Amino acid sequence: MNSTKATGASLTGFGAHDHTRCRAASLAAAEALCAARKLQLTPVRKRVLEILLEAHEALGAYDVLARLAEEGLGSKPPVAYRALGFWVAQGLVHRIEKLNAYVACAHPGRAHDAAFMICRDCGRVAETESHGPFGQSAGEAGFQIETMVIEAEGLCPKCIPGAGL
Amino acid sequence: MNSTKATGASLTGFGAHDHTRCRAASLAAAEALCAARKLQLTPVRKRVLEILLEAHEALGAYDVLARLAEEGLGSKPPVAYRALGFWVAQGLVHRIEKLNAYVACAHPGRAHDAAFMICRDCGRVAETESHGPFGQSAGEAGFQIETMVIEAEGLCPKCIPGAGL
DNA sequence: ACTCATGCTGTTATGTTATAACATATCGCC
DNA sequence: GGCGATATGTTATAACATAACAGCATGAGT
Ligand SMILES: [Zn+2]
Ligand SMILES: [Zn+2]
Ligand SMILES: [Zn+2]
Ligand SMILES: [Zn+2]
Repeated sequence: MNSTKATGASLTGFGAHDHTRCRAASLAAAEALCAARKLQLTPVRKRVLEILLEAHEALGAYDVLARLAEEGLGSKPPVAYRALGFWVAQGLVHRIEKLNAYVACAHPGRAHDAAFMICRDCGRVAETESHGPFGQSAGEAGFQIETMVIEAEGLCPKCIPGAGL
Repeated sequence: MNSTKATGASLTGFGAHDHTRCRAASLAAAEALCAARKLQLTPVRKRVLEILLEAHEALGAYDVLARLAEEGLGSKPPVAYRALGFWVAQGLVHRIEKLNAYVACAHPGRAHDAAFMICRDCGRVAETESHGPFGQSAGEAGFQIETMVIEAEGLCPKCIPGAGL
């Protein structure tokens, strides 16, 4: 179901923007982060992040793995899952639960809870910041939130019938 | 990973409550809803809803299937997935993306976007109402929301270290 | 009564996503 | 050179999900 298609899709909101610049920025953020936390920016890890940045859309673990394999960097699932897990733990990659897919963070550097808008038609994913969806209810219930999943599915501006196609 | 354990867990918030009554209420809501929409409340469908209500926690599709199989109501994955899909479509069961699991709705009858708090320690799941996590950002982006996934993972009151165990 | 459409269930087979467990490699350090 | 720590390579399997088709019941129309 997941295959290699769109590459020109935008992430931050659904508007167009400068891929090259945002890829470079993310990679720089990754290097800074690894240096600061004394983590190893290994070839596999670096390449996995690049793959997500190049794709600029959500990719399944096996999609990422296929690209690694093409380049001789690993061909077995754990290789991809480990690298993805590493970046998710560092906050530079987010997992989209609804798609079982992974996407490079659109706001690297800043700490944040991410929220996503997923177009069910074209599959593009936009990351925004969350607005604390639980209000007081979590506090009232005595629940201590650690991580959040916030995903909206619907139609992006380009895919709304009658929109400027 | 999903197995047959806790049965006494609460759903609406993390406090205790009357199972028997809430099960009966849900089942009644299901009957009313099927009648109103002219849908068939078949044995498999009814039993699947009952299984979720009895468990009173999130169950994986294969957990549900196992219970159906014990009772001779179907032993192949599609049987469970179809019935679960039916209830999800009707809004009486919610899918928890983070757990790949299904849970009976805690507020049957009312139309709502559900939000969940998932305890990473004991696995209990509490359903609350959402507080519109996207604020204006979706509108600003021109995104038309159809469905939402809102899930918080963390520690429930009973599992917070130093809580009244 | 017959036939047809519809909707649900049964079943086979397969596809997709994810992890456990263990082996090997690498590097800094003592 | 031995050792712990970290990362990768590999095997095998677990866990989750659906496509596709066959069969059966029900109910409407004729
Ligand atoms: Zn982000
Ligand atoms: Zn779209
Ligand atoms: Zn609900
Ligand atoms: Zn708990």
